[in-house]
Amino acid sequence: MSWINTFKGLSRLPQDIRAELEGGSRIISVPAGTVIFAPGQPADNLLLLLEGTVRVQQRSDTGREVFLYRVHPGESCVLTTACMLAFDDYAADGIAETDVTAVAIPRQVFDDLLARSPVFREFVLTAYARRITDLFTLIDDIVFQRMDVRLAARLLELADVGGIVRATHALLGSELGTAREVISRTLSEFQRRGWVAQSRGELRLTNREGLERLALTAGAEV
Amino acid sequence: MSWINTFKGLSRLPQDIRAELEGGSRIISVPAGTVIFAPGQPADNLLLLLEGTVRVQQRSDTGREVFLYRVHPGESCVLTTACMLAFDDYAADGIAETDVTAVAIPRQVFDDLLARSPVFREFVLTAYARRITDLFTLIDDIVFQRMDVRLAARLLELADVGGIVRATHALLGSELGTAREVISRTLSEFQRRGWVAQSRGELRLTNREGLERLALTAGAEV
DNA sequence: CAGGTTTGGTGACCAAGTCACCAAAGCCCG
DNA sequence: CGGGCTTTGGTGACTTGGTCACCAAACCTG
Repeated sequence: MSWINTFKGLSRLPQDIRAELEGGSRIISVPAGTVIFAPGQPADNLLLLLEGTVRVQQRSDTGREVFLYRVHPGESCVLTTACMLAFDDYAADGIAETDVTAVAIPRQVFDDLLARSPVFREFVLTAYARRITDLFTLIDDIVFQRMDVRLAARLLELADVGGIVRATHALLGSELGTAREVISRTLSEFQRRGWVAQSRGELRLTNREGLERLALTAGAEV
Repeated sequence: MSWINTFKGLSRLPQDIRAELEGGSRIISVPAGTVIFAPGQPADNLLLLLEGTVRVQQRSDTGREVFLYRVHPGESCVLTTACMLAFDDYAADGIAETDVTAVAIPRQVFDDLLARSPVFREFVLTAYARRITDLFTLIDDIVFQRMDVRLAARLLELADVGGIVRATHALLGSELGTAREVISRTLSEFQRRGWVAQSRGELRLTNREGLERLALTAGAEV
C-alpha cells in the first residue's frame, strides 16, 4: 500500500500523477532534534509527514521563540516549504520533536504536479488554507484568551492516553508564548484545585473535566 | 497601458497568458465601507488591488476583532481568496477602507492560469509567502513588543505627508489588538513628550524623530 | 559524594487589559 | 437656536500577565 493513501486530499489523484509523485519523491528519516528547515537554508523539497511530529516556531530578533504550530502525520509543511520555494526572506524554523519519517518532493516535481493536476493544486491550496486558519486562531487566542484557559486546553492536547504530559514549565511557556513563571503559577493553581499532579519534567492530569470546563470558557459566556 | 504592469511579479508573463488574464478578468469598483469578503460568503474571485486599501481582520468568537493586515495597491488578496477557493471554514473578513478599484479574476481563470503559467504560479506563491511572513512578524510583535513601541511604529505608517493621522483611539486600539484606554494613555504620554498633538478624530505628529527612536527600540538593545 | 546543571518556586515590581464611570465635542432635528 | 443623542476621549481602581532577581531542590556526571 502506497503512502499516498495517508493523505486524504491525494487519494483522488489519477494513476499517471500518482506514478509521477511516487517515482519523483523519496522517503526520508531523521532523528529527533534535527533542524528540518531554518532561515537561510534553501528548502529544496516539500515535505509530507508520515510519522513523528515537527514543531514550527518563529525565532524573534530578540532571541526568543514563539511556537507557531505543530505538523502531525498526514499533514504537510506546505506553508513553510512553499514559502521558501518562492521567497527566501523567511524567519520560521522547523525542528523534529520525535524521530520523523517524511516524503520529500523535490521543487521541480512539485511545480510540475501543480501544473498538471487539479487535484494536487487543491491539495496544496487546502493545506495552506488550513494552516492559515490555524494561524488566525492562534492570533485570536493570544490577543483575547486568558492564560489559564489556554494552558488547560494545551495540556489536554499534549496528554497521552494515561493523562501524562512530558514537558518542563519552560517548554510549556514557549508553546504558549509566555514566561515560565506564569506557567509555574498557573500550574500551582491547577494543582491546588486537584486537576493535575506535578513532578519534575512531567505532570499527570487527575481531573480532565475540570480542565475541560475551564478550556471551554472560550467565548461561551454569552 | 495594461493594469498588469502594476504587478511586478506579472510583468514577465508571456503574451498569450497576458491576453487570457486580461480577457478573463474584469475591473470592479466599490465604495469605502464595502465588505469585500466575509465568512460565509463564497469567494468566486481572486482580487488584485489597483487603488485604495482593504483592511483584513479576524472576527473573534467573543465578538471582538483583531486587525491582521492591510492590502495596498499592487498587492493581492491571494491569501484570503485562495483560502476560500479551497476551503470554506474561514473566519477573516475584508473591508474597503477607501473607495477601491480592483481586478477580479474568476476562480476558473485563476485555476487555469495556475496550470498553464509558471510565472503566474510563482506570483501566487510569492504573494502567499509575503503575507505569511507578515503574519509571523505580527505574532512576534504581539507577543514580545511593548505597546508604546508598536503604537509609535503604527502612527508613522498611518501618517500622511503632512504628518496627520486620521483615526480614533478606538480604531487604533483595534489595529493593535488592544483596548482604547491603553491607546488613550499612551497617546497622552506621547503628547506630554511633545511628539504628537491631539484633536478629536485626528492627530498630528509634531516630532517624528522621537517616535522613530522609540519605534526602533525593537530588538536593538543588543 | 562533590560540583555543576536543570528545573521549579517566590516576591517585588511594572505593563497592560478590564470595568465603570464621566465629560466634552459633534450631530440631528424640531 | 437649543436640547437631546451619539461619538470620542479621559480617569481611577483593580486584575492579569510579564520581568527580574533570587533561591532551593532534583538530577546528572565524573
